[in-house]
Amino acid sequence: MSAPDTLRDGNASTRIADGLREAILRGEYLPGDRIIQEDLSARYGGSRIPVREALRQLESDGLVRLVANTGAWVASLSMAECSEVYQTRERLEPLLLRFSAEHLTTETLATLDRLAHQMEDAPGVEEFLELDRRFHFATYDSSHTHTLGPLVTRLWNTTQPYRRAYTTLVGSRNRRIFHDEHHMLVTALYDGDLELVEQILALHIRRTRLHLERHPELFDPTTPPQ
Amino acid sequence: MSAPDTLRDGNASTRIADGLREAILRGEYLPGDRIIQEDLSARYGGSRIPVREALRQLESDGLVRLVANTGAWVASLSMAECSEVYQTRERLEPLLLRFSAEHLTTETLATLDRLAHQMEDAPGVEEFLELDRRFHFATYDSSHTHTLGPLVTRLWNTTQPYRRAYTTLVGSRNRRIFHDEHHMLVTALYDGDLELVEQILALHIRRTRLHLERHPELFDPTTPPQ
DNA sequence: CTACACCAGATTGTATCCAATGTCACGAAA
DNA sequence: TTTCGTGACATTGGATACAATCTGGTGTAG
Repeated sequence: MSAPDTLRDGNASTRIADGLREAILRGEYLPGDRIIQEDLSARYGGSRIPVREALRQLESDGLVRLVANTGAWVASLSMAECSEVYQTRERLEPLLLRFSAEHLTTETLATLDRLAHQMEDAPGVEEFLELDRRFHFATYDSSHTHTLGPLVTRLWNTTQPYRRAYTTLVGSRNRRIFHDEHHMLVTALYDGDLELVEQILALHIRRTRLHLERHPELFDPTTPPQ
Repeated sequence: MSAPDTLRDGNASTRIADGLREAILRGEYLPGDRIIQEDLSARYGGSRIPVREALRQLESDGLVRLVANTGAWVASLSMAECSEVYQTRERLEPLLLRFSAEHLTTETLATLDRLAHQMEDAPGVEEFLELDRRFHFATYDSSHTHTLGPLVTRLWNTTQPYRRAYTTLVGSRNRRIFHDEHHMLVTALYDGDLELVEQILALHIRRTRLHLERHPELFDPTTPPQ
């Protein structure tokens, strides 16, 4: 999560893929934006070869859409697709959290409590999104999973632009219940009540989905071809 | 599923990725096998450039493991990882099936019934695996999903070698309950009892996982680094 | 006999060049 | 005015060539 941005892997493809992924998650590119290979070569240095490999990687990650002989675009979701991802998360993240909850230390629990309180004072959209992500991933960090963790990260990544748009749109209204759910989650984790933990998280994700579904204007209206 | 193998997309990367994926799923390559870029170039024609893009794609799909400046291997799972994927499937596939069940036609139901019976007479391991896959994906085909369907396909793909190994190992013993579960699923689909449908499928996947966990010798003993 | 340094061969990573394809603006005909 | 064809340009796809890196075996010192 907090890995350095500079050549952490030997090859340029990985570096470019990581860089572009972060840029998309930061909102520097928006869904539907065209991606020109040459531009990325210039931005990250090197030729187009590693850029193309990075684009393939991000395509499989669901962040980029490639059309043969035509080009690459930042992936965009219809409301139905975003809702689908949220329903997927609603089933998966409680499982991941269950794995993690078994190994949570009191230090981590204290961190979670601190993050949940910090969020309430988050001044802007970016801080709020960042703290929310850090909170949830901190709850997952103790799961010793090799596949489910990365999978959940993927689901978060593909929906990130829409969380940002929604958060920006509604401002800080109606966040009370959101924070309450976080506190409830921390309490349930303290108590070690795994059933309750799962239920709270599922409801938390579900409620967020229902709120998103009230704003169809945030999403790609077209049903993507194929 | 039954798409032609020949250049169905304009570019070579996709063709090679599809070809190699199918080869891995057929068991032509085994988990842990080294993959040499030059060999794939020769096999599928062309230079190493599209081969490399295909490998990146399959890496994100979880079928290939890449190490910088070193090489590529067919991905292998430890028992813990495989179990994790099965527990993920246990949560996701009932949801996908619920989406699909709403749109199932009587023709599809008849096909499902036929497939479930055909499986009982499957002569060999390959036929059994093929029919099992076709059965389950036929139940999912009517879901109008854009992300969950492909995700489930990925989970099936990464665990395919271990299903093959297990099926080969135990022969046709103990398959009765397996077939019974399929028939129960078809009946519940006929009745439109979505709750029951979800429960049967979850139990079906869960029982398979528990059986797999009785055979640690099938899996990669090493905990993969990082 | 073991441990370590080192070198040759094999393999991967990247740049440059060229071919193939798609896009878009322009102009002619209906 | 609208529609369709055409051509130049922009962009992507791929092959070859070369640089960088790793692996595995050999020889030497301890």
